[in-house]
Amino acid sequence: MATLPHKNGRPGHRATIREIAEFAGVSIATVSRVVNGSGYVSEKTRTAVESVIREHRYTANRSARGLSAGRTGLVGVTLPRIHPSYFSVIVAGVAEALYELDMRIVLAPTLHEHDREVGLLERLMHGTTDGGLLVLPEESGSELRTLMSYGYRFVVVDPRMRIDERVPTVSAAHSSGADQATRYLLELGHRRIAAITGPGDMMATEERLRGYHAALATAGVLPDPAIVIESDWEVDGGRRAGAALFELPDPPTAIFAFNDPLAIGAMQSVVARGLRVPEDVSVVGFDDTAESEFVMPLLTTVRQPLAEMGRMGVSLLMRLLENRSFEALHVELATQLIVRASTGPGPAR
Amino acid sequence: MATLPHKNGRPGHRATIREIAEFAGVSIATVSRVVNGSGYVSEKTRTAVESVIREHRYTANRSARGLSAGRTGLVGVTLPRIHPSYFSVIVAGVAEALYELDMRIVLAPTLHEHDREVGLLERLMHGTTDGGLLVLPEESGSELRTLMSYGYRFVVVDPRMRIDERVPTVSAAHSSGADQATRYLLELGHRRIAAITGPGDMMATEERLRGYHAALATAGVLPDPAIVIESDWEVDGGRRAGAALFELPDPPTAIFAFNDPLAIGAMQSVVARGLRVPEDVSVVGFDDTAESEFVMPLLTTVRQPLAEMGRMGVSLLMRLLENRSFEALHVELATQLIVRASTGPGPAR
DNA sequence: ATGAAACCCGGTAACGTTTTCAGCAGCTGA
DNA sequence: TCAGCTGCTGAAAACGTTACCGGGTTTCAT
Repeated sequence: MATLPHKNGRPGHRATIREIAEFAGVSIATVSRVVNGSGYVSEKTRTAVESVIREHRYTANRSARGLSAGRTGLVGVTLPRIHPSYFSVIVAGVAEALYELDMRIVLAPTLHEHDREVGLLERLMHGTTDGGLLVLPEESGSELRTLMSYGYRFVVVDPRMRIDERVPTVSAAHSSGADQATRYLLELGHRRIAAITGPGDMMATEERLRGYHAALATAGVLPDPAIVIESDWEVDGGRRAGAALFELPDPPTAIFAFNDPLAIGAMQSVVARGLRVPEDVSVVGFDDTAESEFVMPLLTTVRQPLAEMGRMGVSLLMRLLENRSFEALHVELATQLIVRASTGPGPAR
Repeated sequence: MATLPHKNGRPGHRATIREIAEFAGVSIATVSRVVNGSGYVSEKTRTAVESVIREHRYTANRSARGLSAGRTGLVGVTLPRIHPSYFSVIVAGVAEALYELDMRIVLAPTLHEHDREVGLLERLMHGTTDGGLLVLPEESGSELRTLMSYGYRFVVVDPRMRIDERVPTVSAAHSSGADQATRYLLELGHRRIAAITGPGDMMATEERLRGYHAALATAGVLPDPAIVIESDWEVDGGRRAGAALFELPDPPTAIFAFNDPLAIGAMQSVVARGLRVPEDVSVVGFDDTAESEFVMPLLTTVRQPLAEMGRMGVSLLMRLLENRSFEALHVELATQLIVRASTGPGPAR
């Protein structure tokens, strides 16, 4: 087979639909139908074309398809950062779900910078991607609404704030998870249960706080604002918060940290103080990322189905892309307490 | 401005180059020139066109550009999995470097499946991406060579095996890092230093082993195969290896694990046995991923410049894409021992 | 036997760019 | 005066695909 001359003279030349058509002795339209499994095509020509396709290892040029059909097979994913397991597990779920659909994921980390996110989204919208998954987006509700009005299809995974009813979201059952965790500590006999929260303006913080308070209330325990410390989701924040808690005249016997890194930090500061986990202090985290298996004792934590959230995000997006259903879609996935070794009985009364 | 009818009747319509041209009273060729900063265009028309572009928030449709110019502004990244920090940090580096070039990253996790990787690569090659970054590729050297012969531009980051001279690679100084780590343990007075390695067929294992042996040799310590255990890079493998080491009649006083999860697993098994780190046993890891700051005591480890490796991969790829320089490019980035708290003096002699 | 419906397939107009080519105006130097 | 620049611009041909349209064949019930 002669290698046809290529625009930029590259050595290896990849087959085009036209060549496949020629080899198979059919029109390009038929090849297209075979490739996309659309329209009528007889069994005989289908297998014939398919064999030529296999032989020449043909795959459709995605740029051309994108241009012609308006769909690129790419989904944009914006997220604050890639590295924390929290995000990478979500992305893994997204990638897996998209793979099954033979679509790809275009990654766009925003580094928590609002401007970067806006710029990125603008580029992603315009011809690059079919739709977007916005993980913990920085954008305000009104910005998201204008994005919608431009006709961009996207779903928000783990919304930072409470946002417009009309944008589809998938989130976790924050308050129920927090309720479970707190309730469990109460059952163990703890009464003085501290909380180390994330930033106060985030929905996750708000909701988990609500679950925490609810559990305390049903157990008839008065919440003490002195042992609720706001932090920043990072290990070091957990260390500082933990240290602060044990400066108190009346320190807690249990700590409920609102994510795993915070819990790990708190555990570290407890240990640094010469106390033992769980004998002296119980610690519970939130997320159940890989970190929780790295620490000793293994961390009791509330599992968020992160990969599943990614998958679900994809599935909502597909519904949006296909059915153009404009009904608001909201999914909240259940959370579950995973009991490991960082929790034990409260003080004898 | 009337919204032009759109093929699939989407509400929001994004401006095309034709509309921009019309509004600016020039031809589309001129707009293209302005956008790409190529060819001649007078200062006057340039500013005029630019203002129209800003006003309509125009960005070029990437599919169209990809089709016409043969470059898509997308770089494919294949990697085994996203989740382990090891990979996500590399990806973060890649993403950052590409962002600066206004390019995007198409993520393709292979889940260690060779077939999946081949299929993914085939799709990525053909019209989707301008080039690829293959992180720890599953493919054999000969497969990579045929990929090259197809004219696909790619660079391998952290090669799994020793591969063809002609494919550009970026890797870390494995053996020198291992040498540093082992030497440090020797200086602390340890003589019986175990190694927990990765799979034996990987270059990283091989090279690190070489550094380990070299350091032992220069200190005049005879290596003991009984305390070199092959494992799988995972925490649990580290646990098992650690446990096995202390079943030995003559257990080691120090453990050099070939990555951080292994080191963490080993630490856990040491602690589970009632021994203390670093008082009874010293532990050193490799990688310096976030995990090393999650454990107590904080892990002494060899830092690999992972994000930098990602960045460097991008920079090599760009050279490939622009200069079409076919000289083989190989970069090895330095590693550095980070001393934290998991290492202490060896036994008094 | 026949009309309708289902099935099969090819021609071709988009899709939105980039890039080549040609052309025009104005200037320069002989 | 004119040939040859330089600077600028527009027309038009790709790029590879999809989807519509329409012209053929079958199949099938009546």
